[in-house]
Amino acid sequence: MNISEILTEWYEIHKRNLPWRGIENPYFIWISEIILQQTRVSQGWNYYEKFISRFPDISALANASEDEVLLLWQGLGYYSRARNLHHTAKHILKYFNGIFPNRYETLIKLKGIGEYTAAAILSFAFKKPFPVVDGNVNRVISRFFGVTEPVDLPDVRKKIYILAKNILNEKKPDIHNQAIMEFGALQCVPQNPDCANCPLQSGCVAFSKNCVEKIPAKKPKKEVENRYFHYFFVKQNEKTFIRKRQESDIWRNLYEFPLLETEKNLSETEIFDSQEFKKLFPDFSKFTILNISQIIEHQLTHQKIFTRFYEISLSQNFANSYFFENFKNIDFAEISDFAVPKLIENYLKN
DNA sequence: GAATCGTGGCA
DNA sequence: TTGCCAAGATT
Repeated sequence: MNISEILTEWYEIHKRNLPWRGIENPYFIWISEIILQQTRVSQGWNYYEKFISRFPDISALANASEDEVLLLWQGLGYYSRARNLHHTAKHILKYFNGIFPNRYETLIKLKGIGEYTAAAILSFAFKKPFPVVDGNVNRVISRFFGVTEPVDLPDVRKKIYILAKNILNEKKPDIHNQAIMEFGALQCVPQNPDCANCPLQSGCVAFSKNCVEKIPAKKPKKEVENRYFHYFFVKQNEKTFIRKRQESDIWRNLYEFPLLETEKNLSETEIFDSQEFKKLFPDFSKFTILNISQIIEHQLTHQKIFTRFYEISLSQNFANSYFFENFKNIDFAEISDFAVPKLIENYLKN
């Protein structure tokens, strides 16, 4: 048996039963692939169910507002995926009459669809012979063929793509692709793989050279940057204030409370004394501190955010024009209608 | 082409 | 506690 046959045989025995498994509708395939980018199955599962339930077809998604799409995406992370998903749904409806493209050259131009996702849609939905190379495939191939260079280097990626293409079963690209990905996810796992019971053991270069744990190699990682946030949960009557993040930064197009960001981790006193604070709240007499939280640490891939939440109450006659021009004034109960970062969602729970 | 974009689970 | 990294794409 060749490697594809071994993987397929293994797959038929060990495959998980997943909501998108066996689906051929390219729209559903697309939704599942975007949700699962850099995301574990267990984390994406419920989001997939929510999405296809609320947006059963491409026009339902295209006709929704971006805010609603982001709200459904809230908590899943990498929010550009949701923005691109929505943008591309509108594009397909407008320019392709709602018909999902089935050519690589067309798919690859759509926002949010890269080489992997295009190949996944083409093979799963249209049975076309394109090899998928995701993190799982990367690991299986680099170990089996003994690729010791860092797999995140462009030249090494090309090399692995060619290897993936060479072993592809062109007659059953859908089964082959799902088999090799599932194999990476369940058998050829990153840490402590069970090589003693692996059907690819005899041909695996990494196993024969006893370097399975060293492959796939990765480039050294950049140090994470520390950031210091000070959020103001402002209460005035039964209302509060939020704004939409529109900068090219984390959490783009999500909502948040009035925010001061500082270079260092300033104390409460230092915040209250700062010019930036006085710009937000010029009249301290109309201002009551209800609660100040501990410093909450929120870890992102390249950043660690240290945040303190200030719960404050404004008297009725506080009417700073700056505030009302820059923030949306909403009822407390309305907060759940807006997509917010997990950091704020967690705070609001308590 | 390197840097950037979230969150959660696990060892 | 910390690091790893997961059905990657964009700029």
